[in-house]
Amino acid sequence: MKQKVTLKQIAKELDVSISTVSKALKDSVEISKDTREKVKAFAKLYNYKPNNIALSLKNRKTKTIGVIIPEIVHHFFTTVIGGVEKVANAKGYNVIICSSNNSFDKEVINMEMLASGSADGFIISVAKETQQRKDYHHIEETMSQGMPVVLFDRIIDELVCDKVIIDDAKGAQKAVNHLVSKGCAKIAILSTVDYISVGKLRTTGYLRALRAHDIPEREEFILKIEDIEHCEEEIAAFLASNEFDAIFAVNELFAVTAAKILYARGKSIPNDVSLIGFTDGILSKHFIPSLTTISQHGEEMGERAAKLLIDKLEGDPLATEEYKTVIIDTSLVERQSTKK
Amino acid sequence: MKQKVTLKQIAKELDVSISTVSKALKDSVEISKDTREKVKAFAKLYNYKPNNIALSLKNRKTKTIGVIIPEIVHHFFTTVIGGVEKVANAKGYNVIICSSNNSFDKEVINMEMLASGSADGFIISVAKETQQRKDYHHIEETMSQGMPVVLFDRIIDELVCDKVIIDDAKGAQKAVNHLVSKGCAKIAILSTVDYISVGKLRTTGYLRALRAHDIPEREEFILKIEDIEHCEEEIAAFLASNEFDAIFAVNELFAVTAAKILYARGKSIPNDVSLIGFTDGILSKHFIPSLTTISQHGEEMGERAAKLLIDKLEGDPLATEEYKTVIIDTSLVERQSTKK
DNA sequence: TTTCCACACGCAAACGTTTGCGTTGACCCT
DNA sequence: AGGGTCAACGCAAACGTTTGCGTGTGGAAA
Repeated sequence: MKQKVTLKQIAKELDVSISTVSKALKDSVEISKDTREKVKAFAKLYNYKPNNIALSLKNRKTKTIGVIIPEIVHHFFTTVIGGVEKVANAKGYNVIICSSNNSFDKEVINMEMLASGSADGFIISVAKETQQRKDYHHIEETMSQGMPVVLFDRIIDELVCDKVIIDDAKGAQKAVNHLVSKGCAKIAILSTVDYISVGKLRTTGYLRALRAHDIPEREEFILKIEDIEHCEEEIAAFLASNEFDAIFAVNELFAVTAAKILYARGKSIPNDVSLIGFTDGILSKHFIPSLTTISQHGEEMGERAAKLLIDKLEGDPLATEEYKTVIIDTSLVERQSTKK
Repeated sequence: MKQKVTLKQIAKELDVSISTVSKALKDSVEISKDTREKVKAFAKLYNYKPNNIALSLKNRKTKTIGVIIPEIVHHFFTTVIGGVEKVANAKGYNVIICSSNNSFDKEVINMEMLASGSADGFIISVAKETQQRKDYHHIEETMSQGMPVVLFDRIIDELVCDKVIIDDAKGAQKAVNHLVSKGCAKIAILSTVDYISVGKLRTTGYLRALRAHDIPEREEFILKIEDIEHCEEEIAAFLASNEFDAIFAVNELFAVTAAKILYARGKSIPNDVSLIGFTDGILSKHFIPSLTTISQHGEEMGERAAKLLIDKLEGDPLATEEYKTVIIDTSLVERQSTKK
């Protein structure tokens, strides 16, 4: 078990000083060509790699980006991470991913952990609990210590920082417009409770689209689901309560759950009921029928977020005291679950 | 922008030495009660948090586990990560996740990066390319430097280290047995090319089950798919070439793709053809009909892997020179895609 | 008054780097 | 021979911790 070789060991072995070794490896003109080559050969032989920890300590930066997401087992978030990694790696940054599991406490712990030396900046989508409690002290504290933060997807309006979002309302509007253009009029929405920002916004877009087409909005056509784990019962009861010719679901799970219930009642999609989802994930693509959906372009979100963060990280700290909110365009992916 | 406060600053402010501050915060009896309380109050006020980087450098350990997986956008791997995080966090470890994107080079880079100071040990499922090239020098090197490695799922037999796997062959056998018990005899397998270890093993299990039931194995009933991205054409041609009464797919994607093709040809699942998959993911659960499948218990794999690694990390380095291979039991999750 | 012992604290080294500056020694010029 | 120059290298500080050991002060016992 050969331990990692350090500058000190090389220096001792070659009978020179540590600084000579360090300079030789950096091709400093201060060191003679002879020595430089000798040192380099030796370093190669022993597979010398500078110790990142020591470098971080010295440089006061880690060259790593901390990403905190509510759930790791979630297709949308992982695509975002993919985007973050892509640009981060290209710029020489590493990416550390932590999941908060939608727990406020774990979000705080992870954040403090990463903030105390492990990351230079953060890309975050906040936990459900955090949105509920409206307690953002951990994020504010991190920012006040000079570490940039970029929020995405589930953002917090009150926080002054860079943000990457989609126009949820507009996306929802697109979805409903599409349904209307296919002749649907009795359009239901399967949404979440209002404290989830995206659920609220998508409901807003739904209502806006209805108004734009002079379709009366009806309270009974709106379902706000609290307990996502047990959404099936809620959706079943809701769908039994009224006749709909179209359903707009704010996520994949609600969409396929609705589909299941409709099938069980002998309905056909899209002939009897059109169905449209939000988030273009695995389910939408492979479901039968494949689901028309609003794509959030997760990877692009990740890329933009990483770019924003790195700009802040590398920019002149004084000149960059302005914050941007990037809005990624959603797009309608038309598939088989809506009428032609 | 108040910068992070260090021991030095507290010391200066309180006009004591750095060591006094450090000891006071650790409740050392060396320091008078007065001073201890003063220091602690000050530290709380300024929200002092020890710098992890400095600690890592001093202690020569980082208390973080590096996880390297082939794809981040993959349900099975993320469930494994969930398990790893669960036990790692419970034991005070952090988890850094990097994806190799199935690229050998990126796997090496990530590994070297994490090995040079960022992680104490590794949990890895190797990239497809790595399995092809059979080049494991990066892993061997890391181990020879004294950093423990735990391999899971896509493991490497030649490497001497801890491993967590499922009995792929046995799992496949379970699947085929189930099909046979439901009266199926013309059973096809949708597998991957042989250099993917799990594909090969599952094929082995398939053959073993057939033999055990005296069902002749037929070359034409086996499809080995090379290009996963474009599996649809291959599967379509394969399914047209013969009549099957059951299909065993080694992953979810192959299963739902087959289902799609069968539907398009007017076949019913499970009445005309029974379908069984591998990996109990989102798709299997929400597909219509929901898919009978072999669950790999990803979360448990992650938990076991993390436990093995932490044992090595914290154990007496001499006494732990033995390596275990943990085999997680697979289980059959019976749903609607196979006959009752 | 001297001696001794706690108590309370500071010094300094160590972890592995980087880098400005000081220090050698050889050689050349006058 | 003395002074100067320059190439080649080492010293030391710094990043933020921890910790063994040394040290100074005070009071009490003899």
